[in-house]
Amino acid sequence: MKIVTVIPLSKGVFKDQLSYFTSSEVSVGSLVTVPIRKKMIHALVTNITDAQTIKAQVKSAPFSIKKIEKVRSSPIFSEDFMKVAQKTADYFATTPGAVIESVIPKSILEAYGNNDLPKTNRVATRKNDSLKNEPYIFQSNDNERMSTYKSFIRESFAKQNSVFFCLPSAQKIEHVYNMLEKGIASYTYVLHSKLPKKEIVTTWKKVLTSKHPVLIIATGNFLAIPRNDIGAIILDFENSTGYKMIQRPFIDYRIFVEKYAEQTKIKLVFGDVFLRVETLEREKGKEFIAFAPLKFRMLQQSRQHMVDMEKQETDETKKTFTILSKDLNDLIEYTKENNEHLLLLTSRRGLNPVTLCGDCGTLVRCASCSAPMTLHKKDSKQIFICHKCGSRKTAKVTCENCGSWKLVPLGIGSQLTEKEVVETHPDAKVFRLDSDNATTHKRAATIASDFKNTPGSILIGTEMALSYMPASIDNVAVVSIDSLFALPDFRGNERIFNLLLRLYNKATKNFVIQTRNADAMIFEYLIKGNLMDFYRNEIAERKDLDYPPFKTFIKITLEGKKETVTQEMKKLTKELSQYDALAFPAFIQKIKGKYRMHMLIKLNKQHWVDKKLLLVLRSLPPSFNINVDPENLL
DNA sequence: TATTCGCATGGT
DNA sequence: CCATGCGAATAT
Repeated sequence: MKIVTVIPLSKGVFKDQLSYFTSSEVSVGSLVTVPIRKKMIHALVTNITDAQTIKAQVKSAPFSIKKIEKVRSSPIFSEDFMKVAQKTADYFATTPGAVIESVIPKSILEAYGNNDLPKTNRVATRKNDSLKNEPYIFQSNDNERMSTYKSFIRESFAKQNSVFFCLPSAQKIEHVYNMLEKGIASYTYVLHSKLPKKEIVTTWKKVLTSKHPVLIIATGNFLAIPRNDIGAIILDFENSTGYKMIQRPFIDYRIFVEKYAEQTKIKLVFGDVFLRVETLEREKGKEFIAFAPLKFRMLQQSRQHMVDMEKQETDETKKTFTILSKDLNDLIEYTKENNEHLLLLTSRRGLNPVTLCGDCGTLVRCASCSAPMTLHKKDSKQIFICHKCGSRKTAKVTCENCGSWKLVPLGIGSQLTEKEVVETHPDAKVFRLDSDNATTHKRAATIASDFKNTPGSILIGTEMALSYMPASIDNVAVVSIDSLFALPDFRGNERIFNLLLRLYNKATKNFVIQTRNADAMIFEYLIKGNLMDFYRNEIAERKDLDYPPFKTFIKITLEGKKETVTQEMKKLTKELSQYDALAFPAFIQKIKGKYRMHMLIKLNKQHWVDKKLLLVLRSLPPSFNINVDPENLL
């Protein structure tokens, strides 16, 4: 009889370790099925002890140990892998089970459970001491990076090493596959969660059984693949927000791969046109080596032009609100006449992002979460939609504060832009792509390809549309981006800059930005292709304000009744008094009738992971959300 | 997280 | 007496 410690691989389980007994043959790393309450769940074996040796402990335990239902597979994961899962779990103050679940899809676990997949040799991760952990960064344009990767992959193959190419989204995978597969297609495998389950399992099987080294192009969700000859991980589009989970367990795949590469002593390459300022700063601290000289100057391939909308309005129309400047109208005409393409970006969907009372200035807010409501056009009627919680209300409302009917819609959304373009250019072929009309992946792809296949057409899209766009478009214009400046987000500047950079890189002929913030340095850096000065400026500001990467942020969120939340947060602040912990109400305080508060803990980078703090965080009830390295503090 | 427990309430 | 509901506790 053996006592077996397991990690539950189920979202609904909050304990990180549970004990069971069994008399069947098991080994560490095996997948088993265990009963928990009245359910059967998957679990991973982490420890095995003979029942005799801990008989006393078993007897005195406050619970009775249950029996393992079934041992479902021989070991899947290596010891190194389990260590990485534990280290990542510590970093994100979560459980190793949650980490493992994030790096392997459910369908694969099931398949292992049914013995549909080949057994792996558990000492299989490479233990080649001649390799050393070498984290690299690579900053250059897309074409140059991809061609460099291509030769790097060939070299790896020559050394009998496989390569894991990690990307932030399924759409990116298609694109990268097309650029890399030439000549190595038979050794290249693509894995992402948009593929049918069956295909995922067969591809996984093919990857594991290939005699030749392989190139795996996949999202982070597949990083656990136990191919024993992986010699390098390339993680590209490093500045993408897609690598950080926006839900529990808030894991960042970039951190996982760093720890993975370090533990298994393989090469790691972080690449992008413009890496995160955090990453660039770490290169200065010698945490990374430049894979090739970092490129901080972007070549201008299109004519670029900035329009100061405030000037436009005073010069031309005297206070009438302008959506499309003269330059932009000209560009639309030019696009039509020359049968080119034009992408118009707006930062918001709907007609107008905010509406305020013309008499007293009060915003029209959502009744259930108090976020500003956006005016939309739905079936020729206007309605307010809350972008935070999705609730709707009729547009026929008066001001909540003073009862006035004089409500003034403000700002520019995608629907408004569409309306304006159609009205001023009745003969233009106009498409719109935002999450209102492209509710599914397929629908979005259809709109994008219609745009691509219609010469002289114009596409109005939000940020979401960008990932469906081809690598280059003749003309690109930013209709409105100013609302993004209003968010009090410590990564806000970087986000806007990267968004503009991506747009700019797509434009081959003309690039136009309309803004009411014409003085913002960010535009100058962009137009000049000057990444270095943006970086310097941004990093100086981060240092000044004690922001990442100089500090590690831990954001703890609690929502519920206002009194209890305030009280609990106060208690926690006291408990964490030796740390720099500050509780504050959330930017949008009420969500679905619940009051929300955050606490921010700022730690010197070298102080995380702090064992004592980790213990406190892990002891918090699950109603507390813990987010290490949060994307924002909203 | 999801389920279950335990207590309070209320109707019969 | 049981049925119901809700918040708190807890999983081996």
